Amino acid sequence: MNQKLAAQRHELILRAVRTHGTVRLPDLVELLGVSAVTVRRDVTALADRGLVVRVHGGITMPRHAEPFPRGPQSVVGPAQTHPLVGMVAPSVEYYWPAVIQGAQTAVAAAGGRLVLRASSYDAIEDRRRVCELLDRGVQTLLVAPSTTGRAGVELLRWLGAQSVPVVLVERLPPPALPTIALDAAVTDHEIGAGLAVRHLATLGHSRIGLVTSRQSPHSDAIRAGWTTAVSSLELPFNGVPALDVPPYGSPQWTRVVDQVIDECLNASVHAVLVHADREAIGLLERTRERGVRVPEDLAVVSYDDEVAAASDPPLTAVRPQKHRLGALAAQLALARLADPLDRPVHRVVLWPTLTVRESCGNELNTSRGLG
Amino acid sequence: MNQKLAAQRHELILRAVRTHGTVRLPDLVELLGVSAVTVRRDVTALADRGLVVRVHGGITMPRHAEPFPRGPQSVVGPAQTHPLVGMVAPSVEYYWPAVIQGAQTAVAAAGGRLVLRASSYDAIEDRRRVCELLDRGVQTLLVAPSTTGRAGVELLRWLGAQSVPVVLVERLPPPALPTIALDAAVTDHEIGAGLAVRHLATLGHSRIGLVTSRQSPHSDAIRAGWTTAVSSLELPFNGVPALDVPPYGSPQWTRVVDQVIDECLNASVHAVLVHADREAIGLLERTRERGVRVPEDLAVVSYDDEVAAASDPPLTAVRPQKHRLGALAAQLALARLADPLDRPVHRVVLWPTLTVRESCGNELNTSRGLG
DNA sequence: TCGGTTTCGATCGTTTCCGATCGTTTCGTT
DNA sequence: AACGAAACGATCGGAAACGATCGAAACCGA
Repeated sequence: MNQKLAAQRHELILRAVRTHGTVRLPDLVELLGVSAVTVRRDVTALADRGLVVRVHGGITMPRHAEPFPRGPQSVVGPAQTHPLVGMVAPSVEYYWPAVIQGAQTAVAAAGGRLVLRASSYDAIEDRRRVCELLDRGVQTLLVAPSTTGRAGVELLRWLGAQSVPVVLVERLPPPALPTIALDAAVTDHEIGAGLAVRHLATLGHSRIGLVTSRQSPHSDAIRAGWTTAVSSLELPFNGVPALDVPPYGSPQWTRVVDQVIDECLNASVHAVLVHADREAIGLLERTRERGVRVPEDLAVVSYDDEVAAASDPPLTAVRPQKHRLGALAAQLALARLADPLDRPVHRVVLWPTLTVRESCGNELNTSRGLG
Repeated sequence: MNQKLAAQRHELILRAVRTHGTVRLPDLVELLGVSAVTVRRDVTALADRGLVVRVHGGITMPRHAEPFPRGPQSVVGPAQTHPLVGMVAPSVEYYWPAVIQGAQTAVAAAGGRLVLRASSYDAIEDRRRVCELLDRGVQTLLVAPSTTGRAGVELLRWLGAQSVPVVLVERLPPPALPTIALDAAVTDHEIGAGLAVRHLATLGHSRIGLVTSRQSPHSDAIRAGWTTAVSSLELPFNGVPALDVPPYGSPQWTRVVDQVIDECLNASVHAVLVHADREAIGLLERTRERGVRVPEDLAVVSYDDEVAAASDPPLTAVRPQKHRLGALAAQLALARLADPLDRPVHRVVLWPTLTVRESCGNELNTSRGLG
């Protein structure tokens, strides 16, 4: 163990500086068991990345500076004085609050005001809400409309013909309307599902199941991401359950979740990706009742990370960057408002991140104890 | 122990890295009982699939995200007073000057400085230029690398392993590396080609030809966009020329452009989309010499809009938003610099716009990004 | 049995990392 | 202000690791 990798040393240095605030260089020499010049090199490397700050004789934590001037905002023209931004979200109970907050902060930072209308995954109602906002005098719109079926296509066509700029949030025009010129900010849920699959594969699982929540607009993307990740990792499909379940709390719920657990156990599947925190937590409840241990018997990754941290055990979860997405959508709308003509269509895709907690039995925390 | 399949070795490697967090390569050699080069091969395979991360001398667990939120306040990087941004463009003669200017203005607006290195559509040279910039001390990089072939994949892998943030410009990771976590800003050239086809169709053309410039990295996308637009508009393919021509000025040029004109006239094709202004202008020259009238006998849309306005007659052209794209890429890089850890991967897609001039013979007004 | 393909290992030149040394700068004490 | 000690940066050389190429062995279908 005398010999350590550069990455290990960096990790240890970061940990030391995090716990102690400041670290003297000779202490690091002793801690790492390498020469002083090597420590200096490591420290300069970390300082170049901005992870620590060099001072004479040691290092300290980086001061949390203000974000970069003007942030990731686009090149915009003259600032609108007090833009009124409308937003139509399909729900305000799940997933969307963070998106709305993100939009809210971005609009407020621009000196504007956000007006929200809640809809309910229905194209007709979406359109009604948009009309209300237009009557209210909004200058631009963030919309997460229903895009399925004939009504969805019709709604998108109508949105694209509005005179105020419209930005789609977590929605893209369907293949039937590939060229409708609307800005959009979306999360790549396929990549997100792939992150989960890869994480489980790294932990040694080869048979990785999937549970998606019926009637969620993201289910298809998550299933697609799961499929491509499993096949690109050359993991087996046959016998691995990939179920579409009714939402948590519905009458058939207990029966279906029991079926999920049974199928996993029967097929030697010890890892599942579960779409939507609620369903994952429901699955955890049922495993507790039935004596199935998580993560020993079944590793679980949740998708959404709304309340995954508070479950028992805390769920490792894929986290769409909802707040950022909302902010980004608002910035797109404001930028379009400032430059409605020349500005080309922007389509921004954000990748989710993976937050590792305890529901997969990750030994990463314990393994570095004796550094 | 002596004889193992590759899959078994991979399994053992994953288990080792899982239990220890990091593994040195010689340890794996001893553990697996195979040669070092084989271990290296296995490790690169696993790293390509995103299951482990390669570091010099060994491997570590992939860090999808920070397991522990770091501090109550949003952690950001150092306050870069005067960020130094490097850029590698494959050419400074065509298309790229506008991109570079866009990046330049964005970096300057943030109080930083842009350092440019020109390369030449070659992965080896791209890498050398990047090294030069790193030696120069740049804190972040905008790169438009060559992504084709083995060398291209290798280059992308290397770019993804750099410690400074890298933003891809007009390039996306190839399908072989779908999960490499690099920000990117690209133009949707498929949409651009579709814009041209749709414009010509609106003007009454049903048989719409295509001329692409050989050895351009965008040719494939333009051809794909032309194909999908033609087929989704249910226009005919058969007999319609879709040629890949050598660049303007090459020895065969006159022969080939004559062939293009002949094929169009013979097949009753009175509209073509021509990739790259130079080739379109060359086509116009030849039509003048041969007495073919533009737009009466042949409507021409050019792709790129570098010098299309100055041709005779002025060319209707698809215009990638090069200046904006460069600015956007620079903003992505600066934002990543300010927040290197928590910020998710951003992929931004810009649509080109269509600038209507006289080479298609219509009297519509200039079309805009949004209708 | 044959030919093609895949997989693994040996070798070699190159790159990268690490430590020793030395001269210079910075800090703290008198 | 002067001094010494500590820290720092630069340079060099050895050792380890890396990538590329070639060749041998195993595998597989015909």
